[in-house]
Amino acid sequence: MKLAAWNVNSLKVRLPQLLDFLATRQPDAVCLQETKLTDDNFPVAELEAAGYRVAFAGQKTYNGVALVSRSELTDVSVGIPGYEDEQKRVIVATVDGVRLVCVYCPNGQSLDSDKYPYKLAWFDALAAWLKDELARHPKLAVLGDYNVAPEDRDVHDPEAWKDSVLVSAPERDRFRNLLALGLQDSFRLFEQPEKTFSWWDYRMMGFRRNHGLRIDHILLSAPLAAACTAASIDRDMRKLERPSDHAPVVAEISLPA
DNA sequence: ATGGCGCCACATTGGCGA
Repeated sequence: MKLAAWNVNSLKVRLPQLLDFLATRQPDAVCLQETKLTDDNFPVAELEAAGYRVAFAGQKTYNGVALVSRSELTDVSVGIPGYEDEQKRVIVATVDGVRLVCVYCPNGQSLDSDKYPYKLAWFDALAAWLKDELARHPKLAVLGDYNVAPEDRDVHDPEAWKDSVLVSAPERDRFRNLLALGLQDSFRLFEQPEKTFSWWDYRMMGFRRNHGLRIDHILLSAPLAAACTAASIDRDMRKLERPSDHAPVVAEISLPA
């Protein structure tokens, strides 16, 4: 089972690239973030024509998440249960016996922004819910844009980024809280090239200079981590014309049929 | 010292992302 997560930064703009990604990489399921589409504008027909089923939760202008899967999506739900939030950041479904949680975690903007405490509280609500969800679904994956670079090796210039949003200690604590639930960072299950990132600033030739961060992750519960055979970041997608600022992250899992 | 790109919307500038 090949899983991917990709912050598309507008599905309207990136739909041709997504269709090409599905055709060439042949993932079984993809979790999308920042679709920036209301549900009435979601490209259902195009994705179904490509052989995929879809589940989505969008809003105007900002946020928006979706699941794209070859197999049927069952038990779909939107949002963190019991956590009131207008922002469409979570959608979850079961695919071939695997629970897929698609997340677009808040950015936080800056440490002195109102959005920063919202981010921390949001992560606390996510962790509390995932604890229950893991108990119900041992085979569980949490995929998406976490807006946290977990360690200094996930940052192109740790000194320059020190104590800023996306790397601050409270944010990294929240990420570690997710790991403490029994989830594992699939990327780190394998040896990886140094300075591998998943996001690069559009400005200042960020990609060419590899001025990036690794903030998109696929976390796996123990049974899935044990079955994980590969994990990578598809940085070729960042080389395309009109790219998203994020590259897809990928994990392959070998489950018994 | 600042902003630098890209996307969106009751648009021709500002909010937001990261």
